[in-house]
Amino acid sequence: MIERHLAKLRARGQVSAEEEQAIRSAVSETREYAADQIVVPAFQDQDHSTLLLDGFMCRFKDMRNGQRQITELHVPGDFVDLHSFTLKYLDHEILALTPCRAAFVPHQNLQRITDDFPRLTRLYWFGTNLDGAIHREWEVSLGRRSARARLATLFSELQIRLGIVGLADDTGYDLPLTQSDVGECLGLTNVHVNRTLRELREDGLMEFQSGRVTVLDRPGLWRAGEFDPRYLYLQQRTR
Amino acid sequence: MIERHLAKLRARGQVSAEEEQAIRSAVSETREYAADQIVVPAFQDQDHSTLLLDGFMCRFKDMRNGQRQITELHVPGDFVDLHSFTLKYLDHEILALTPCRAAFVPHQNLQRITDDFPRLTRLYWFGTNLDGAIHREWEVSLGRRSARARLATLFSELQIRLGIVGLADDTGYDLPLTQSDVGECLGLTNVHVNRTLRELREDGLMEFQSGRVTVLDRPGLWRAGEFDPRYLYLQQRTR
DNA sequence: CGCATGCTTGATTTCCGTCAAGCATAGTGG
DNA sequence: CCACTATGCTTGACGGAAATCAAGCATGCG
Repeated sequence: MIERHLAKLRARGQVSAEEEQAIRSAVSETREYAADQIVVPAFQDQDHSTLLLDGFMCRFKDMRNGQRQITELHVPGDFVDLHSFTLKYLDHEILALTPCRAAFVPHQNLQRITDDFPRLTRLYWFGTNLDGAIHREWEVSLGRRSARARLATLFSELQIRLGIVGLADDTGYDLPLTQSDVGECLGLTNVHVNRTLRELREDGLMEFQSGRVTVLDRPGLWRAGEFDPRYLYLQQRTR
Repeated sequence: MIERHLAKLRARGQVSAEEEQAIRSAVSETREYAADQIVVPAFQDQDHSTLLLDGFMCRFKDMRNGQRQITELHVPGDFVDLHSFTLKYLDHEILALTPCRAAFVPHQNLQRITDDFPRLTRLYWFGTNLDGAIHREWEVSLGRRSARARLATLFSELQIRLGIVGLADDTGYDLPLTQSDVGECLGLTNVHVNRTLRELREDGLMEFQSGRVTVLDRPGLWRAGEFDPRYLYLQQRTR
């Protein structure tokens, strides 16, 4: 059930059998979410964190005029709101973009992990810092990159993150999002996302059609986005 | 020496006398930095973290065309690269924007804290999560807000963060940065920053001249930026 | 079949970037 | 003490990337 989560952890650090057992016993119930359902509301105290097992979720912040900015996409295996353990409430919503399945981990159980397993605690701390690194890369996209480069970076990032949990290969991956969703990640309108996707397709770099991303020229796509995967911390180390 | 750091911690959580002692004894040497000096280079393994005591630093990422995006500003009391403790290397540079003084904390000493002080560990974990929350708010600015709103948000954020460590009051604060620095935070050119600052000045909201920010109408400034300080987590709670 | 949702393309507008030049200030050195 | 220079601020003219507005098309579902 939490195999993808363990795969994500073990891609960056070590997890002993004892620690794995601690994680497994920390999980309580499992829930299903419909597409467009709010999973964690903003500004309300939380007593548990949520482990995404299946589907795609996002973090987003609303603006008064109805626009929204998605600040991170989440893939299966991600602890979507682990930061609520120390923050207590979230400064943003968590939304299911597609039908999702997720597991609850009560903060009480996380507290026990931090009391008894310092190394695992540091690995989870690393996890939230990795979210921070992704935020920073998105800041660069939003602040300085062209629409073309933003798209190239986003789809390159997802290929790696989904690959770690076995949901992407060299040819591409399933991504059941709309062009509007992508626009809300990148600070672009759906119209401009559409035009720019056509450009990338015509240049033979990638396609994004009917919920599937096809990567035609990975090096070319990386170049188009000035993509450097080091911000994803892809080495197994002692954290 | 680390009074501002303790003030920042205690604004959000509790620090016992014993924990305070652990922090104090974790600090090793102190260093000075000149303006424009790199404090922590990107992509190089670190064996210590850096506590900013005086001056302003920033995190930034370079682009191939020479542009840079500042992803966060740091004020005295901030642990500018606490995340290197679990990340091992940083995905960005840390730069002194003004002459600075900073203290070193070897990762070995942080390791001891995480082994012996779970509550303090969670408070430091909170600290890096707070950086993440600031990143998210900046993503909203960079992705969706007008130049005017971006400036209003940034200067409002700094007034609060500097106020916590006694470096800002209701009238304003010293901020010895250039208009180009501000532009690199907000994804704007120095030219457009200049024009927009004039607008905010003419509207009687704020001034930014010769290294000093004067807040003339705080509610108006907050409104102009749709500023909501809850993302700064300004309550003292058990973390 | 009818409707909703999302994709696609064109025409026009706007915010901000680029380029350029002048000005102010402060620090330097003859 | 006063050129001289560097750095940063200010303003104007022009250009461009993406937004907005609008309409038609494709797809899927009840």
